[in-house]
Amino acid sequence: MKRLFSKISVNEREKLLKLLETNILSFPKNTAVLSSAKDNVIGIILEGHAQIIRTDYNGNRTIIEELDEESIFGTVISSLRSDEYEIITKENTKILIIDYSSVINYQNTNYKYYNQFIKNLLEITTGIIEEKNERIEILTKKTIRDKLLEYFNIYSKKHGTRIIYLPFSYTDLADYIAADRSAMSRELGYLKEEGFIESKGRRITLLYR
Amino acid sequence: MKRLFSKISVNEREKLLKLLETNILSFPKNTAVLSSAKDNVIGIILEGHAQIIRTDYNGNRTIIEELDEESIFGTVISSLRSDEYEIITKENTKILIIDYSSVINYQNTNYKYYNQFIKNLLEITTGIIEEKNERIEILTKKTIRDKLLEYFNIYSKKHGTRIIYLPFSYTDLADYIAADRSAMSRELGYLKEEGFIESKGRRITLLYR
DNA sequence: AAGTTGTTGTTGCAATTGCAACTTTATTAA
DNA sequence: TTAATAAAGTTGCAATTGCAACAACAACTT
Repeated sequence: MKRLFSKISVNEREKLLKLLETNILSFPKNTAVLSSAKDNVIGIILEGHAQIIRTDYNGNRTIIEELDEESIFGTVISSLRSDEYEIITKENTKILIIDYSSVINYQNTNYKYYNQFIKNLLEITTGIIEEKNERIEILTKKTIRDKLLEYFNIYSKKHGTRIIYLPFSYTDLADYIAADRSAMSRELGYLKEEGFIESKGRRITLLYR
Repeated sequence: MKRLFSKISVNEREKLLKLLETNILSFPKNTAVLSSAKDNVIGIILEGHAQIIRTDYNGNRTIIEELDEESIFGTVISSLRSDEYEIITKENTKILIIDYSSVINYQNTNYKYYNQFIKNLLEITTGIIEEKNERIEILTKKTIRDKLLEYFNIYSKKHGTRIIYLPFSYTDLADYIAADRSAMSRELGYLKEEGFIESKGRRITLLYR
């Protein structure tokens, strides 16, 4: 992930943050963050560790994302719909909040670091679009099998290998492709039976084509 | 949709395009554009009209997007996977192609219009992320009914009304939510039967809650 | 006006999937 | 090491969905 402050010195960064509407907030362990910040913001973890958690109407909680130091999150990026998503600190955590509209409305383009910052943001957003496109490509497949194969193909193309190391649990994979976990598990079984894949733990080997 | 050249004069725009790797290409009616441009590009329709067309493995062709004057498209934005997607002109069409890496790698941040251009791009990309998030929200629902209701809710919230005018055909809506058209049609029937919605042509009225 | 093409509605049927419930295996914490 | 918790595998069953095929209707073309 491209960094928000790439090519910006610590010194310039200080100045930059003074130009924008920002807040540095500290939260103790296991606290909900941003619960009331409904407006467009960019958040960056400065110190500590947090998680984006989704609670569905059944009360099931899933970890959507791990936020470590320098991780970026916020409404600009993921439309954290206030009612279902929460950001919970897992330790004492210091967070920098930047108001997005103050970023976009700031008009003086003379500061090099401000321009660089916008550029960094642009790189981050195009990267995110790419990720979202991939997920949409998968989600629009009509069967679990096709979703899985699309996931494998994207991974394989990206990493240039036919051995896949799942970056998360099967439970999370099921969430990612929007399928029932047990149904996905069954489908993975069929794929193995039919010789399309082999797997051991989170390592999956593609055998087809 | 925010414009790529907002707050940039025609004059500055000329200068800007000289800084970047750009091409202005003219295509006759019914021609495939960009078929070989696999690299990251931003395309803008200067004059004319084109469509993004997807052809699936069964040979079914769907219109993914209409591109009118000032429409923006390109790999940066939609990962047009080379084999399935084509851009076809519907009349004589003039297109501006900008190499994305030349945009991002250009280092001199003294030109106001260059900085403004980056800012415009940023606004466009954050808007696109929002759209993609909406679609993902819909696609991750497990039943057609839930997908439809999510679509309605997003539309309703965005437009502040409980009357929906579908911006495209039911066939396209089925594509958008990744459901079989006939199954969607059936589900819409049930929703009417059960009094959740009313509809006439492409006008749908929400009656619930 | 007749033909062509595209959209929408409908339905039977088979395949896929979600759900629930339970077991087994990993992983983490005490 | 054991207990506790989370992840993964399994299976029967019912509900949902995709598919195919066709009819009705609308829009466009010549």
